Amino acid sequence: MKAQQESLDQHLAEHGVKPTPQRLEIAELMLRAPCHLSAEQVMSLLRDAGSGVSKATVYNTLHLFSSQGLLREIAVDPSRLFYDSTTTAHHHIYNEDTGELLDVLPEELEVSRLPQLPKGTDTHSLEVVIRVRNRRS
Amino acid sequence: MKAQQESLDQHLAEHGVKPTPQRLEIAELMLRAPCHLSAEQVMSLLRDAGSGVSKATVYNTLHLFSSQGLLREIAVDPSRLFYDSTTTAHHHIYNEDTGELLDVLPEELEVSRLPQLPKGTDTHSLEVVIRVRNRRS
DNA sequence: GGGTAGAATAGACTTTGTCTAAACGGGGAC
DNA sequence: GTCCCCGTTTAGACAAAGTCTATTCTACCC
Repeated sequence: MKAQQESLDQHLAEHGVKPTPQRLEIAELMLRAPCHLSAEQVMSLLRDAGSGVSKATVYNTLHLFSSQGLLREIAVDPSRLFYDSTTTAHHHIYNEDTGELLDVLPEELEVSRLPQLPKGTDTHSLEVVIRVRNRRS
Repeated sequence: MKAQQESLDQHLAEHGVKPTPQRLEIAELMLRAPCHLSAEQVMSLLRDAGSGVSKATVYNTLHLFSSQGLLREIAVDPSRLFYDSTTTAHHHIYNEDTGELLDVLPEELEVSRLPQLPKGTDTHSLEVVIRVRNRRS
């Protein structure tokens, strides 16, 4: 993952994304290391870094990256969409009290039986979310 | 489930919910038969039925019902919250093309291994969502 | 250099949900 | 029966997240 540093633009190009300056800025944030960020967090990180990337561009870019397989959207909190830089199969633990989102490695959780899918449909993703709360005793 | 009809108010009372007329209207919609509805859908159904229940009351009531275990919230689409009248353990198939949400009975899907939870937290729910798309061939 | 196509931008807009302050209403005390 | 209290309902203002649109910018090709 560290080796991506010098070739981020190449990485984008491999996924059919033209590497513009704004896209590289967002790629720096999201793709250099595994992370879970909401669109809102991406925007405030950019703002903090003094970048002038606009809201529309952030949304455009995150959608573009998702559609090209560079990011995965996770619907865990209805009030905001998270983007996950790990696009391979894995699952999540979501702490409802803190809003924290943790990865569950594929070998830590096993789904051993799956239902019949409706006719004419294909699986797009299988998402397991374990919602936890802080113990109050 | 049909037998609930005459005792909806009793059903609410058993869950610590004072059965007011507005709450009974919403309970009629959501609790008489298994269903998946978004808050938005509940409101438009009420409006269509000529009911004057206000938006705030709909949200209050759905939250109240969820907190008292009469409904379950499901975060499957980041743009709106669905309420599920089946509160026992089960999972979902979500068709991203149509927005359709289907139940998966507990015996159709088995999670055979679970990860360690973070210290000091308890599981609140385990949610499996299988996202499907219409086959394009 | 001029034309073109895709990308970025600001800001208005929409949608979903929350908040607040005031009005309502039902049950108990008397 | 009347009054009061307190939880419930209400309308509408508000907030947050995301989308849309029309314009401007920029890179590239000739």
